Parts: sequence; structure tokens; C-alpha cells
Amino acid sequence: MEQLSRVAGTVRPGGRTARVRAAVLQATQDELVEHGFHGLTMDQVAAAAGVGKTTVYRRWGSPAGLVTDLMTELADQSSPHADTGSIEGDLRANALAVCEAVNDGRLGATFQAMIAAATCDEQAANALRAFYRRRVEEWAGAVELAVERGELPKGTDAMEVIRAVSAPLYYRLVVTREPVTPEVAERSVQRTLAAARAGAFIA
Amino acid sequence: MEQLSRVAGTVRPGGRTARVRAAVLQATQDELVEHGFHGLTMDQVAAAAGVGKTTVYRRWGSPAGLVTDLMTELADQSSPHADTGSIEGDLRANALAVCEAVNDGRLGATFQAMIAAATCDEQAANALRAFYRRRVEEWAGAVELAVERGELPKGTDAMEVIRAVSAPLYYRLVVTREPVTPEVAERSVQRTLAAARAGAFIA
DNA sequence: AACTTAACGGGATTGGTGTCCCGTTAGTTG
DNA sequence: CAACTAACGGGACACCAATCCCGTTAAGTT
Repeated sequence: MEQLSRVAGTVRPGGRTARVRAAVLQATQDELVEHGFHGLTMDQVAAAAGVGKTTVYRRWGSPAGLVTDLMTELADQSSPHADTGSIEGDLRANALAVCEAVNDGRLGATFQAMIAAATCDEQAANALRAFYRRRVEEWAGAVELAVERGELPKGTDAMEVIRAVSAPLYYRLVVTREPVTPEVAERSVQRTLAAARAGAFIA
Repeated sequence: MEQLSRVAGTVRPGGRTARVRAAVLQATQDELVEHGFHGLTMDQVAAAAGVGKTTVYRRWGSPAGLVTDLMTELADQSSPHADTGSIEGDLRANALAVCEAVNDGRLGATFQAMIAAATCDEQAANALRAFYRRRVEEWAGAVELAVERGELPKGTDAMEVIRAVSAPLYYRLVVTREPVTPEVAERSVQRTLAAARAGAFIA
């Protein structure tokens, strides 16, 4: 899809192009909330955004392309890790952040759409990987600080700890499709912590 | 979808109907391997199965319906838990089974399709939940035996332990789309075990 | 073996998605 | 501020999935 390369490095990035993109991404999110990824049609997005259908096809090519662009937009918004002073507090903050995000109507629909898009489009899959890589890297800092403070053993794989906290939440969200509650988040934190303290995350 | 209720409790379940169903499910799996869930068209399935297109629409209604029926078929095939004598061996057997399943061309494609179908169809989501509930229940027995043997503390939530072992694997498969290797499986086993031994799975 | 009817199959029809063509709009440049 | 052209927009068109109609096949019944 070299349509997306155009999105990234537009030849003429001035006012109108940017306005159109903003309107289209906004409309995409609205449609995702209402109909989900599978119900996302280029036609409706164009109409909702008040732009020509041709334009949407030209620049994004497919529903997956729309979601991919939305994803890169979200990826650019940094979410720095919490610093509550203890690794337990930091991991809890992370787990609750995921919990709130997937339960929020707007963000939750977008997250699910991102995952659905990744199952049918390689570009979307790459964007999703990049998105989570960045998120995990940002939060890994909290684990590294904990190691320095002596809360966790030396050699603990920081990124794996962060992944381990959210894995059960996404497992419920995507695979078993059970509710992702704060209680589930807390249990995930405690289990991950127990394993980490026991040295199970040493590379 | 009362089409599916017909599949389950067919009025005339004799030879032809069963033959058609077998041929269609077979063709569905073939198509999934080749094109994935999003490339699954009723038309091609009908052609590959050598049955009328009308029949496929009548009985299954949509690609999601096809995958849902395939899922119930797989759910009926029991996969009794291993009994290696130690909880570590049993959990390892479970993790490796998941690992092999998702990496197997045929089964892996079906698993991914099941998850994709669940994201866009409520019936499929229910079938997926039922599928995993059954699988988890069967393997929970291994954990209960381990508790009786004294390998894990009393009160350990058996089903949660099984879920915890596979969560990181599915997380990689669906969310970050990284390879699911035997090494990843082993790490998941060790971390889950460490947490379980520390009592983090006591309800 | 004759009868009934559930289930299947072929072919026509339709509705909507995705593409194409070409005129218009509005950033950009000098 | 005038010329240039990237990007947009409307409308026509092609194509394919999904539905419908109705005749045919074969499972189940007596």
C-alpha cells in the first residue's frame, strides 16, 4: 500500500489535506464505535466526514488502511509510565490504564478494530506491533527503576514483565471475550509480581 | 441466526444432509488455510465443496456461520489433559499443545479464523467462549491433581492457572503478532508455576 | 413400492462496493 | 497576484456477493 506512504510524507501537506485527514479519521472512529471494524465501509466514512468517496479510496485504500492510519496517530500520542514509587503501584497503574482503555466506548472500539484489522492486513499488523512495542518500552522504565531500587531481582526482563501484566487482559478481551474488570487487572498484577519476585523473568 | 439451530437439530439428518455438511466444513477449512477468514467467500466454499451456493447460504448464512459450525465441531473433539506426574510436565504439555496448534497450518488458520469471526459475530463469540471453557475445564484437572499431591497450595484456582499459561501465547498470536515458539511456551509455564507456588492463584 | 416433503441446485436478479474519468478547488511558488 | 499543479469531488460504470424463484433429488413413512 503506497497509499499510506503518501499519508505519512504528503507532497503538499497544507491546510486542506490535513483537514480532510482529520475529518476522515474522526469519522472512522465514529463509525467504529457504532458498527465495529467489520461494519466499517469506505462509503459511510466518506459521507460522515463530508469528503468525496474517491478521496478516501485514494488515500487509504481500504477499511484496514483507515484503521492503520488511526493507529499510527494513537501511537504518536505518548503515554509515559507512572511513577508511584513502588513497582506494585506502577504495574497497577498500567493494568488499570489498559482496563479503562478497552472499556471506554471510543477507545475500546478502536482497540478492537486495530486488532481485527491486523488479522486481515499486513500493514495493519505492522502498525499494531509498532504501537505496542512503543507502549511496552515506555512502561518498561518502571520495571527498570524497580530493579535499581532492589524491589525486583537483577536481570529481570523489563519488557516481558509489562507484557505479562497485560497479556491476561487482552486474552479475555479477544479470545474468551469475558469482561476486563479492575479485579482481573489486580489479579494479573499480583501474579506477575509474584513471578517476577521469584526470578521467573530473569532472561 | 436460526440457521444454526437447524444445523444442530436437523429435521432430516440422514445421509445427504450430513454429507453436505462434511463437505462444506472440509472446504471451509481448506479455504481458511489458503485465504484466511477475511478471504472466505460463500461462493468459493460452495464450489470447493461441490454443493449449491444456495445451500451454503441457507444453512450457514455467512462466513462467520461457517466458522462457528467448524468451531462447534472442534469443541466436540475432547482433548483430555496430560498426566505426566508433575504439574510442571502437565503445564508444559498444555503450553506445547497450544504452541503446536497455532503453528500448524491447518489448525492455526482455523484458530485465527475463529478469533476473527468472534470479533464480528455474536454467535461466533459464544461458540468461541464455549470452546475455550471446555478446553480449560479439561486441563484444570491436572492442576487439581497437583494440589492434591501438595505441589501447589490449597485453594489454587485451577482454571485460572490454565488460562494464565496460554494467555501470553495468545497475546503474541493475536495482539503483538510475534511468533509463538516452544521457548515462549516454556517461559510462560515457568512464570505461571512461580506465581502459583507463591500462592498468587488462591481465589 | 408408492407417497410425502425436507433439503438441494441452477439460474436470474439486485444492491452495493470499488474503480475510473475528468472537471474543479485550493495550496504553493515566483 | 498570477500561474501551476497536487489533491479533491461528482458521477458513470463494472463486478461480485447475496437473495429469490422454482424445479429436482432423495430421505423418511406407510
